[in-house]
Amino acid sequence: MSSKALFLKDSLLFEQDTRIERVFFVIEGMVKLYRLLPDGQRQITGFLGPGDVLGGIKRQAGAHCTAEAITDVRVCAFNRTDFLRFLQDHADLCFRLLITATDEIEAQQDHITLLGRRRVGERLAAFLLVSNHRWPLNGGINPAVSLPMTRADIADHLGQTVESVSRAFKQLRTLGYIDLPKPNLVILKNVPALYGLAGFDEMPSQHIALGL
Amino acid sequence: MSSKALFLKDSLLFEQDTRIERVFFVIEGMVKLYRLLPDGQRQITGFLGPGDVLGGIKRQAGAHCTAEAITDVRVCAFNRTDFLRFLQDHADLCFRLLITATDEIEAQQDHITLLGRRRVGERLAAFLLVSNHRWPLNGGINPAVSLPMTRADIADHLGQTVESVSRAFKQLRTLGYIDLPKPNLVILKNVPALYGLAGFDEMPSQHIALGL
DNA sequence: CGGGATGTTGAGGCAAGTCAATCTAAGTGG
DNA sequence: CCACTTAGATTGACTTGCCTCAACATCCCG
Repeated sequence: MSSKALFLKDSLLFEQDTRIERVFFVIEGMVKLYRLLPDGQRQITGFLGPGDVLGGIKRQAGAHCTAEAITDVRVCAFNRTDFLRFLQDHADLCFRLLITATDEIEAQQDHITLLGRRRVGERLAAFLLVSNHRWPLNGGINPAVSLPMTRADIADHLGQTVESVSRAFKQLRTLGYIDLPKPNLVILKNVPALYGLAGFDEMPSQHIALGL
Repeated sequence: MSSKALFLKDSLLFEQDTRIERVFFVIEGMVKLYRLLPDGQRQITGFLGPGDVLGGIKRQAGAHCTAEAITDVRVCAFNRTDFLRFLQDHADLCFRLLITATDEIEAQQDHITLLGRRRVGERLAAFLLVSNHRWPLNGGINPAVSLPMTRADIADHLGQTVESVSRAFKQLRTLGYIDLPKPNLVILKNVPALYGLAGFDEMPSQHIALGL
């Protein structure tokens, strides 16, 4: 029924405009989901990590976006058709997935708000806080964030250019809110200040992300 | 079990940071969903019309955003707790709602892409096409769009200012792509050109919107 | 015929984009 | 172990699309 699989860094779990025949549960590693536009631009709709679900849980089998491994990724895979058939007979699982989906909708509303109404520094602050919340390092003490994705990935997620993202990092460092010992490791030195900058009154509740 | 209700224009179906105790099915009229930020800014996450579902289908009863009637709105309302309990025992309905939710997630990914990677003119073109697709006038012949929402609403949906939206309308009219006999009635004179501008290769498939 | 809400238009400024150069770190092969 | 390559990240100079602010037009509803 289910099978384990390993996707190497930079390989595709599924690709935009092709059929998805499987449903994936991420066990380890990180995946980015993106849409490519006709003019070559890219929008990353989300990053998924351990515990998150992605793949063909939808009416049409056609993939709306591409899922690419940012690191080596271990997943548990199910056949799409089998999975959907199983779902229709098991109200409890179906209900839990529905809750997951509604959580995802709320998370996306947050991101829509971010893209529609925030400027570059605020977007990055929010991104760092959400990352720290979803994938905490050091068990939350001395909060730090590992960023396996590139600056280009972050830019395409936040709707900016690489240069703007880089300048935003510098600004946060200058303000003393963060430290950047390496480009892909961020130490959060002043979480309350980041909260204020991001415009968060509270952190969105923990949830399982759903990528389609 | 269920009851009909009428919400007058400008009244709230539910309000951000309060408990939602009902699930609504829109029968007639249009609703806007928005989030208010601490600094007073507003992001409209979506517009809902006949056939769409909104309300407390989620883990927490707390509303993430506000739902406000743009026109007089007739709805069918269910008690949230009853509805959720009913769902857990009926896999078929639960499954259909899950499909609705995944459709909504894809629609939101489109909007995220719009906000992240499109400029004013392209955003408006896309908005008009989607509106025409979801709420066609004249049965699709001689395509026209009714816009019961204000320019400020459109601006807050597309992540721009009122002025920019107004200028974008003017530009589309100057190009001969649309006509504006009244501010809230748009005649689509050149749909293919609008498609090109919006960066659509194809229109997203028809779906029931889900507002939370 | 006012008066308030909504929409349009214009002038000027600025945040972020563009283009281009430089720096850094991680491989890779001799 | 070191030169060379390359992808990624940073920084700087310049440009621009959109925002801001302000004035004006239009529509509605009493």
